[in-house]
Amino acid sequence: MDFPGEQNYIEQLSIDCVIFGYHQKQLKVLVPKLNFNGDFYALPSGFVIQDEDIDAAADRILRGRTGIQDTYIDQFHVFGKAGRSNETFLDKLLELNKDTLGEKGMNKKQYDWITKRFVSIGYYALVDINKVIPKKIAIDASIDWYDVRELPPMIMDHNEIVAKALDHLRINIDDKLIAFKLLSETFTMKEIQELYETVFNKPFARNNFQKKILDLNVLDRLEKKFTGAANKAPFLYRLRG
Amino acid sequence: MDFPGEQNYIEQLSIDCVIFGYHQKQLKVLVPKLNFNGDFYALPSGFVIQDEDIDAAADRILRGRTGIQDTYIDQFHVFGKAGRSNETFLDKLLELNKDTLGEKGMNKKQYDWITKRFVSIGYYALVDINKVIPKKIAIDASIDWYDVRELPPMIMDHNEIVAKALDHLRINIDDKLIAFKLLSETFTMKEIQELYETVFNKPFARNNFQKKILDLNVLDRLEKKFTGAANKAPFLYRLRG
DNA sequence: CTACATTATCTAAAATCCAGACATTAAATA
DNA sequence: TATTTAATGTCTGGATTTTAGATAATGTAG
Repeated sequence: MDFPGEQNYIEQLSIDCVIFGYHQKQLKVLVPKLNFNGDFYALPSGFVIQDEDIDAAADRILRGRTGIQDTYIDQFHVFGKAGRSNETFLDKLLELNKDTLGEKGMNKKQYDWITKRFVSIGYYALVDINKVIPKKIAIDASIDWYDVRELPPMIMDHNEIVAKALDHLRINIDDKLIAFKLLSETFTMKEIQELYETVFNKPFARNNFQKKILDLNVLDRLEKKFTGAANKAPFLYRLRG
Repeated sequence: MDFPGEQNYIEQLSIDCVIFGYHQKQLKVLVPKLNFNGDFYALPSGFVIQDEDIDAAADRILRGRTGIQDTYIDQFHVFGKAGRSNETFLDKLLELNKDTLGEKGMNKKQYDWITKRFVSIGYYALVDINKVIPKKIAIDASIDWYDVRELPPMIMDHNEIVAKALDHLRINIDDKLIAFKLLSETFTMKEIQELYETVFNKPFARNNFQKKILDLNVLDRLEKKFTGAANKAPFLYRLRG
């Protein structure tokens, strides 16, 4: 969550980013915690500057929290229920932080701006978790990766937003060849399979899975990866192009 | 295109509707023409009222132009390029209609409101073309069905919006069983097949197509349809449920 | 060198897809 | 009324794809 500063933002329009990473058989989402009393978790969000493409705004938000650019990011749904507002959460936050913030914690103009009903465009991004150094912005207490199945309760409808993002990830994973964006540049077949098994929460047959992936014809087979384990070394692969 | 009246709309946010119908082997889109000098065609559009769900806003716009409700309508993409504004088109319209409208044709406040950069949520609807009585609103000169392949040049990026809507129609037609929304309540297998052939612009094999559709297990077979033609009468089908 | 664990590939069976052939039927025609 | 015509409805065998199991290969430990 950001506050309108001197920037000239479009009013009542926000962008929420679901940033997916993958590590040790867990699909993870990057979730900041707000730097206030009370456990307020909120997806990385922001607003659209007047002369900025919405896609550029999403990139900017992603970059601001991860340092990552040029990765896969796509809009997937607009959340626009009538009552969709920061007011409830913000009032609770202000109530719990009277001592440090004073009665309002911000001027009335800011308060009115931020508590209006908001329409939010959901974007989801897939990043190589090893390349991300989660970056706190001013308002954050921390920013951490959570298993998508064990997310903290977040403000507003942010938990629903993640659920919907996961739906879209599953729908698009094959069509758009985006799974590989979650892995390092080189990876083994087993790693891809484990990623799929994590995303779909079900096992795949190893023999046929390998065939399916290789038949996509988008991977280059590289040298073998010697792990020191007492077994055959697997090949490394890399997304071609 | 609508103008902000006494209604309290969200600023810089619009909804554009691509309303698909089907008639005589043609996939059609409902396009109003504006009631001004100059050939201005614009998709049915509108704004979101402050206390209104965005889906409800889309329904309202659809209903206003077609009288239809309770049909399939879904958001499919947000169009939000930085330069996306009514200004160019509106200036041209005002220039061509100086005599009737005066210099501006509206007050400065309205002009400034409407010519700001807009983010637009694209919705597409599928309707039974026989149930629609296209309804002009104040600003329309006419509202007609156009073959999706022979649309007039429309204002702004509206032609692109239709192209993207067609992409989504093709992607979702099987998954969401939405094709039938374009037909009357009862229809023959041939009609479904022709609809598919029109949507995908390619032929399907009759024998296998019938099997595929029946295997969906969502149709009830009704009585036969006697057309008076010198051949076997086809069965009528209806979407179950 | 052998055992073990894991990876890579092959193959046969099953399921699905596809193209053509065949059977049916409502109305026109003779 | 029998025949013809044009379309619909169904079946079948071959091709292709998917699935499950079996087999081969290989890096390290013992």
